[in-house]
Amino acid sequence: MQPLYYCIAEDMIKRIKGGELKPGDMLPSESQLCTEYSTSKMTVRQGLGLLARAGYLRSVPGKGSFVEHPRYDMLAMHFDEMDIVGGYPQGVKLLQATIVDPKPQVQDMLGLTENDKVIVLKRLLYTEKQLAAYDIKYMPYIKGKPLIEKEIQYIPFAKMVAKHGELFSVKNEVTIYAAAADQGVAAMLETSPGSPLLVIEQKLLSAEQKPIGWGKTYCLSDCMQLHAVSAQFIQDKKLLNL
Amino acid sequence: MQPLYYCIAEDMIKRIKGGELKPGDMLPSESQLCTEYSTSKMTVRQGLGLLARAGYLRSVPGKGSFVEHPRYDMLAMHFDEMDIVGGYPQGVKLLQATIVDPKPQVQDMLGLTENDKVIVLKRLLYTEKQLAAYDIKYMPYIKGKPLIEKEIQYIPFAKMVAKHGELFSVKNEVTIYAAAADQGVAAMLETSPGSPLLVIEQKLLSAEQKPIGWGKTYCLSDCMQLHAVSAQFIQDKKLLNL
DNA sequence: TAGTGGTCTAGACCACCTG
DNA sequence: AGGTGGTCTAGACCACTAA
Repeated sequence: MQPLYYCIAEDMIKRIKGGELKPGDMLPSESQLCTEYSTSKMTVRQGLGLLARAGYLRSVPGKGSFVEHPRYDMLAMHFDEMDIVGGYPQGVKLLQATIVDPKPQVQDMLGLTENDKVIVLKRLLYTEKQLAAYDIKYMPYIKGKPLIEKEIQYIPFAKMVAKHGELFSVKNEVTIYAAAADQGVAAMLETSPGSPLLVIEQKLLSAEQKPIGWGKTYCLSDCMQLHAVSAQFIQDKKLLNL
Repeated sequence: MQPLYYCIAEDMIKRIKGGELKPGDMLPSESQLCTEYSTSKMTVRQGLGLLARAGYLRSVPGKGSFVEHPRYDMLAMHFDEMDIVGGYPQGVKLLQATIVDPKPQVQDMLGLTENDKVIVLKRLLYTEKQLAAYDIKYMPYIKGKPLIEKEIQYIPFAKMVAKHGELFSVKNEVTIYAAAADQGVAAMLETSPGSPLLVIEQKLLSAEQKPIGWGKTYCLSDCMQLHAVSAQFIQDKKLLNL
């Protein structure tokens, strides 16, 4: 037996998806629903809360609750560069993990000054023995903090940054694009210059919007796909079990 | 003055981000929090509900509420092929919008039989006069349904499908990869075969998991980037105003 | 002024888990 | 048996909006 607040939410979804309630329409007021379902306000609100969070309605104080069309242009995607590899530790080859003076581009990206140093991490990622991606990451080097652990090559970027610098990275900005392989990357990936690559650029920011990590993953085009699904679908499942 | 339940949520977040409560730790029980904040259970639960939905904690019936690390590998992304164009109707050139017998590949993708027909839509997308992408979409043709409206070339795919077929597409599966332009696409995009493209493949599914739309967008690599951000960041903003 | 949503109370009962 | 979270009640007061 499902709880009453959940039934109310389901009923409303049915009315919306069935076309009985159209976007812009006002739902029955909370007090109406209370009498309709012979229940109390908190229970009704718990039900409507589900729909509101899933994006099916918007409540306006003093006016009412109104139907909205859920959005299908918001996508949810999972990305962890370590997922490329087929099972841990086999799939990663650590090429470099050192402290260096950053190139101007990196210095700029991380908002550093002349004397700051960065940790650079270069890795090759494999899918079941097949070379799939060349990964390069930069983090500001913090004096006195322990640098490198045994497993550093296997942990995802956000966690890596967390271990060295800030405890939490609050924002992960990802840019995805296609590009032709240049001389250097092509050599790393054992392919020919000009071949198409999927490039995934990551920028981690602290709570104060300070850059605390930056890097790129160059993926061979035939080894790597990103999959996304409408965020609405995720929310429907999580919040409403539809 | 912010509501009490919101203060409770903020306090807990502080304890978590401050390291006082670590992942796996049990939060004070609801009754403890009731006395701590001199409030009633529903108010405490309203506060904890915020954190639970944002992924900071998980409640286990009979045991307690436990701290979880928020995930930074879940990304949120906005994608609407119409967003490529710089301002509506200028940026789209409709090449074709007809009813055809589908090729086997399309037939397969849409789960159709021999006699079914599909609507095919081919378009070029421009960013301020510059050619950016070649877009091709397929939808099952439903007899008797009105086919094409004046604005069909400008509305996003999900809405387009909604107008012709099912009222709601519930799931939008998107695949992103890089590829070299083949002869045909290269000609469309006025580029040379082999040049790198960002390919965005969309598959729309009905509530019954039936495919109701499929298509690809071939983007010139220097015109198109996708941007994503950690979903956690979105949720923190939406649910907690952090 | 009457209706709306937003917050909150002080209880209740239940199912679940642990000792 | 005692503690936990999950559901629910029957009210209350508030701020807001509209007529």
